[in-house]
Amino acid sequence: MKRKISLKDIAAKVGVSTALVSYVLNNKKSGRIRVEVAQKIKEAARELNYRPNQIAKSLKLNKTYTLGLIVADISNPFFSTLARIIEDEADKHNYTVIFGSADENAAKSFKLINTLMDRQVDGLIIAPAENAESNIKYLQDHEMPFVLIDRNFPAISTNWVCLNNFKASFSALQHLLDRGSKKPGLLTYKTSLYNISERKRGYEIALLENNVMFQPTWLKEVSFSEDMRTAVENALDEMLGGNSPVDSILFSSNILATYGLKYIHSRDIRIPDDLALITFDEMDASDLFYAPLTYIKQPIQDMGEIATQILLENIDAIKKTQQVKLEGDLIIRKSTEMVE
Amino acid sequence: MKRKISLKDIAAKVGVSTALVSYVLNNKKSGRIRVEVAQKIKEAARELNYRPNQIAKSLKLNKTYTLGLIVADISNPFFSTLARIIEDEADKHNYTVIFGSADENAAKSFKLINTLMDRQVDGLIIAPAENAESNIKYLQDHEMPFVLIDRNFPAISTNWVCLNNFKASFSALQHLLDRGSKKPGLLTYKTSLYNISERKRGYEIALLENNVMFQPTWLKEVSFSEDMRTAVENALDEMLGGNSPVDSILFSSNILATYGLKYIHSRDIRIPDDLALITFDEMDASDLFYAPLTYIKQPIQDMGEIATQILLENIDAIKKTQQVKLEGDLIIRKSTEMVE
DNA sequence: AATATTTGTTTAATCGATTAAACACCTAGT
DNA sequence: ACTAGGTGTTTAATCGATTAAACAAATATT
Repeated sequence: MKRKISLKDIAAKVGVSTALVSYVLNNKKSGRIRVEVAQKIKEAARELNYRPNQIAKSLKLNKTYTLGLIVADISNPFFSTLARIIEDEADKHNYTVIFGSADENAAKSFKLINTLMDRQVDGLIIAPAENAESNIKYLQDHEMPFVLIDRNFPAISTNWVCLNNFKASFSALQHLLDRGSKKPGLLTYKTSLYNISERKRGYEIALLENNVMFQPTWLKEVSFSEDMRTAVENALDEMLGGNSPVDSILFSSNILATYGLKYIHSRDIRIPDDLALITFDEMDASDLFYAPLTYIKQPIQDMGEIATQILLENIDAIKKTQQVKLEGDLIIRKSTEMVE
Repeated sequence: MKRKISLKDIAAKVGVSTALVSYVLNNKKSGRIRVEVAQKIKEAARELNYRPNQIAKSLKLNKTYTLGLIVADISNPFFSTLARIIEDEADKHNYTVIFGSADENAAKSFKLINTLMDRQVDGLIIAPAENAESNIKYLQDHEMPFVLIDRNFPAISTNWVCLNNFKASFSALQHLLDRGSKKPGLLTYKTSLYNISERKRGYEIALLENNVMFQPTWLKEVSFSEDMRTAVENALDEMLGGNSPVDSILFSSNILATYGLKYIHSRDIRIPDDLALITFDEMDASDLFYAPLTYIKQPIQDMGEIATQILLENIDAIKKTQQVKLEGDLIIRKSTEMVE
């Protein structure tokens, strides 16, 4: 790589010290610099096509204008959409984004946190993995500004921006029951992640409040580690088989829904006649499925923007922690149009 | 943010110079350092939980172990999948990735290139926008290592890793014709991007070689700037209307396919009976559409890995340019099972 | 015993910026 | 004429690392 133009080069060309060049190009000491010298310096900078070395600047100023983004998997549409929103919001404030995928793994997440902190990111936006409480503690110990997104830990006081998962899930269930489902199922993750457990709680409370006797086979949890596709298929087999098969399913994530829908499709189960469906998150497939899917729309734009804004506020000054719970929106479509 | 532990702190604690600490922690001068001192230094580093400041290291060594990734839109599944693959490959070599979305806009791309270069990235992986030749020139002038991905400029000699777009498109058309399509259409972008024009050429040559008289209404091009959804809908209306409506369509990208499919779905056109379909790129929807879609599978894993490897090779040493054309794979499914 | 070599460590320059403090030189006030 | 203040610029320290070169002390060589 070619050596880049530095302050020194400009200084040499004009015949002044680097200090003066720095002052001029940063508009400091504006009153005190001879106009013609300032002119010359600016001209030289333009001619040489000077671009400040941000690494040097970062070192001196102890500020990198870089945000770290840690999600489960950047190739998951939910997270890549979020990444795009965060990128745009960060760019508005002249920040760039470094990202990493932690694969729902707290150890990998910790490694990423360290990698990003070693690079002196000014702050972090994190969709934390299960059991990542110690990571959070670590960040707090180091007074590193950060915001949790999508998931939070209720026992730890941090900044976070999350969906009202309980309510979203509750509303979805209420809708299913209102539409005549007698045996609604929930396919979700086996995890202690709070957002996911809130989705489960929404399901359970909705059944309770509607006096529906819950059957264990209606609720299936698949874990992150195993072969997800097979796990989903087995779970669905159990939900749909036995002596009390479900007549509707709420999928707890876009990933689960994708695997689930493919399997349901292959098994020739009719939607919504044999089975009503609701998914968390919109997917391209939501529109393309023969029965357009009822889904819980997450306010992902707000989520990304607010998280970034909170983070930037916390970078600029110490703020009291902010916790934002956003409401989802149930978009009702064909997959829950049951005929009794 | 808390002040971080530096070499100085360790040096002070052990009572030696920072130079010695650096030598020990980097295993330099291994023969010459007293074992017990080395021991003490390592211990102190561990106790203090020392983590080297990568910014300082980068400045000194003129190397950041950072790659820049510029794509059209990180929220596009094609690019986010690519991003994930590149992330993993980069991580294997201890690099991290900064990304930016250029929205198919050469000016924005140029701005991003500069932002990333100011941050001293060691190299760039770029899916270039239309008319970005000057950007490429700029990179070459600055001897910045880079690899183009997904798209390239035939007139410029650069590293690139791309699909054999011509062949992929040609094969898709051949398949449609073999299956009895008499009036195959192509929905593509209005752009000079080489990869896209190659897809068009594949279409045209396939028709030619099969002695099919081409009708102008069969080929529609929508531009990036306008409202894509409406543009696609209008294009499809024209392709499917008039006095020579198409009986099959090849979609030139996942984005076009997504809009297109939604519209086709809404218009109740039966696939494959009324219309056969092939898409570039697999989508979740490919499986979930009532007629699973025949699609051109891009070797995206290879694409990401190879691009990253070429880039890393070029960062480590000056290499001669490498140009890799990968073959697509036509995955044949229900959407092209026409009955005559 | 005098010199050469090895061993173990420190000094100091450097990367490319920023910025407080120092320093000449000029002008104005008394 | 002498001092105080203002103007315009440079000097030098600093951020946190790396590393060539210097150096002192111990050991080996003749």
